[in-house]
Amino acid sequence: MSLAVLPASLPETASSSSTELIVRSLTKAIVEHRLAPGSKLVEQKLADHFGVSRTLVRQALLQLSQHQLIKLEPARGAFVAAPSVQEAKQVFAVRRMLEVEMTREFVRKISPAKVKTLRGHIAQEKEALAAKDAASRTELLGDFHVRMAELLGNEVLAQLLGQLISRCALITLMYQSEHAAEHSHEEHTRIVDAMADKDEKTAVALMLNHLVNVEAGLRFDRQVPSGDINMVLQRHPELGTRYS
Amino acid sequence: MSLAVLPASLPETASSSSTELIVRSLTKAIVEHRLAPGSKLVEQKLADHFGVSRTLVRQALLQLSQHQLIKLEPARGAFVAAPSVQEAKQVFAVRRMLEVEMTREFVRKISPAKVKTLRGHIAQEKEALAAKDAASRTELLGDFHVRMAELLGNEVLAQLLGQLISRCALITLMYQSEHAAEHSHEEHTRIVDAMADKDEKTAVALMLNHLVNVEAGLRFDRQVPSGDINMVLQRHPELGTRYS
DNA sequence: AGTAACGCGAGTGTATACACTTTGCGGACT
DNA sequence: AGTCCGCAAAGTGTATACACTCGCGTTACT
Repeated sequence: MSLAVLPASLPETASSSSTELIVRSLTKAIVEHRLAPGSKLVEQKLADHFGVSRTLVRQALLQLSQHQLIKLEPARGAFVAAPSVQEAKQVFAVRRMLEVEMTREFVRKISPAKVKTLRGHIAQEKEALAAKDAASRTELLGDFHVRMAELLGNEVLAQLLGQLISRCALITLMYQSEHAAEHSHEEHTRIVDAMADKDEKTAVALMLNHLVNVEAGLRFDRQVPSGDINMVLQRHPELGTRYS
Repeated sequence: MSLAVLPASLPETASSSSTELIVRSLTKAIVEHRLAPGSKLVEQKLADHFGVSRTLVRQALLQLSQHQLIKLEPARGAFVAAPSVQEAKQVFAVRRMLEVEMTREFVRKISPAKVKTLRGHIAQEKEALAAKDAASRTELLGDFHVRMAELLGNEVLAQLLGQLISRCALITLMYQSEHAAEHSHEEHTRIVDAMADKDEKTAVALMLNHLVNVEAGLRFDRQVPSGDINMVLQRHPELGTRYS
């Protein structure tokens, strides 16, 4: 999902890309729950880890806080966000608004190439499911929705959706069973089928149903333990050269 | 519109609030076109103006770039964004997706108190129209939509909408005639009337029509001249004390 | 005269220094 | 023993210093 936000979607008016690398790395760690909600992120530790100064780390943290992935408490520090049930429901409500209309639009503008792209994506999902890799599984399941937005050619929508999806990934990965993931995958398949048939009504209904299902599966009573920051983040090659 | 983004909408996980003050001030200046699209924002000049160091200015600029109000070009500087026609259309497309559904939802959850709040807001719009104050007029016309989201109780939606509306304000103020503004105001009135009657279909249709009208009025061929930064930003009281 | 290289000023990018706040611990007082 | 005060360590907030880049004007060469 970190990749959901970043690869093609963000126009990324970002500063010189080492900050961005830190944002990506942390986003990935948070969304994959390698950093548990509530964990404190100490600037100097991150700076040491990435081999940069606190300045860049602070920039990255500022961005993450705007993406609602961490919470910045004044003079106290940065903490991995722990979205409330209410917030999760609101995010899902917004997703329904956007994605139902997006599906409608998609059917109207459909082309064989687009269908092919989506089916390709679904094939990737299948692989990840088979590999039982929870992280990339969740990422791909989210990316499906972002792909749709991208194929529509609406970058604004794609970017927004990417952020929303990152945001609920923080929650969904908490609970999502392998079974639920497989369920999502099947639903994606059926949505694409309906769209390929230009059956707008069915496609919209399936998408709505899909989103309701994902939300309905939420459980808000799980705790994920997490290791130390230095264990949890992989090392990055060479971040020392300036003005790359 | 700057206020549209900030007052109640942003959860604003922001850093110590002087940065935020700078963000607000610049947002306002950009959205009101006191800073023309394309203008360069020099960090040291802004720092002097606000009486802080470049550090805080840079933080503010980073936030503005994420809100798409400025563009950061690596090693070259920050420039006020000049959204393309395409981008404007995409923003409006997303607004339609969100606001049509929002209107539907609003009718369902309607209460006399909510209607009263909106009518109060509309009264404010009327005043601004009478006063012929372009800036607060545009701000209030945008805020109407954010108010609806807030009354729905969906903060996520309200925040998103606030940003989208700031973003198109950059464009709309470029062209919007007084007549068009008055037109928007009337449409707001009729939307509220329909919602008060619990006439979902009509309300939704009116909202959709309203958004289409606003977009249809866009002209992308106007240039707004702008003065110097120091002339254009009002001075701010006391930004010197630390750890407010 | 035209053009290309050079150099310098303005400005950005990153690191570091320092001021202030928070917090937890230990000792003194009740 | 318990509570409160204060101090010290850890960490954040802001300013400043320095390194580097960009763009332009000047100059030297063709």
